[in-house]
Amino acid sequence: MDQVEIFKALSNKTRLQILGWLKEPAAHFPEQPAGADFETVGVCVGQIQIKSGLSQSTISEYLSILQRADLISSTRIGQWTYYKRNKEGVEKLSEIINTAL
Amino acid sequence: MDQVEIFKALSNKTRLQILGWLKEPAAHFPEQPAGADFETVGVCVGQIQIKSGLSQSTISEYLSILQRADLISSTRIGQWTYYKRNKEGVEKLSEIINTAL
DNA sequence: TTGGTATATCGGGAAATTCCGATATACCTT
DNA sequence: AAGGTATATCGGAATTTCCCGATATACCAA
Repeated sequence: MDQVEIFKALSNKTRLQILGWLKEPAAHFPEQPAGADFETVGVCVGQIQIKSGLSQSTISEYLSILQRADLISSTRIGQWTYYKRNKEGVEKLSEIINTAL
Repeated sequence: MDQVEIFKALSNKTRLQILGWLKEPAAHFPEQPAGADFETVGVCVGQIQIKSGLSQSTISEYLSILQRADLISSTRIGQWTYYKRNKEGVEKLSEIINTAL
């Protein structure tokens, strides 16, 4: 993953917020459908979209940008796609800052 | 300083490289004019411009973007402006990653 | 199979970014 | 004062990003 792409992914207010929300899902989202829980699968697209106030298509795209940057990961359960923070990806970013910058 | 602006500043290959170069100036640049040394004032615009391969105006603008994001600081000595890494700003970014994301 | 819900993808207008050359400003030297 | 060097600012063409509505796809339920 190109370092620049990681920073690009975070150079947008909404995408930065989403990653923040996904750090503490229970504090930012109601219960998830399909009995899914935050720890295992994360938060479904619809809840993130509602909270963001932007359109469904925009949020779907933003989530895939964050995923391409390895900052979040996704799981499909039935008709829902759940996204959650990717600990390893965020830690890798932290390392970049601490070693390269 | 807005968090998004910090990430925007780093969401460009050249600007990311510049900050990397300024972390270890002695490894990336020749001696500076006016007897200035890296530790105290940093590297002058011209040297950064040459190394980047981009135009003078572009690099001048990029440096001011990095400075607005508090990632570097500048000192004017005679006809030269020297830029250097701003430790505090980079540390603040590291904290943002570790606490908010 | 038909209809409903959740998400992804497509096409595009508006705004922002990239990067340039030209020009302005600041300072230094003679 | 005049000319030279270093940097900043301006104006703009090309590209990218932002964000939307429309549509496609996937799955589920009756």
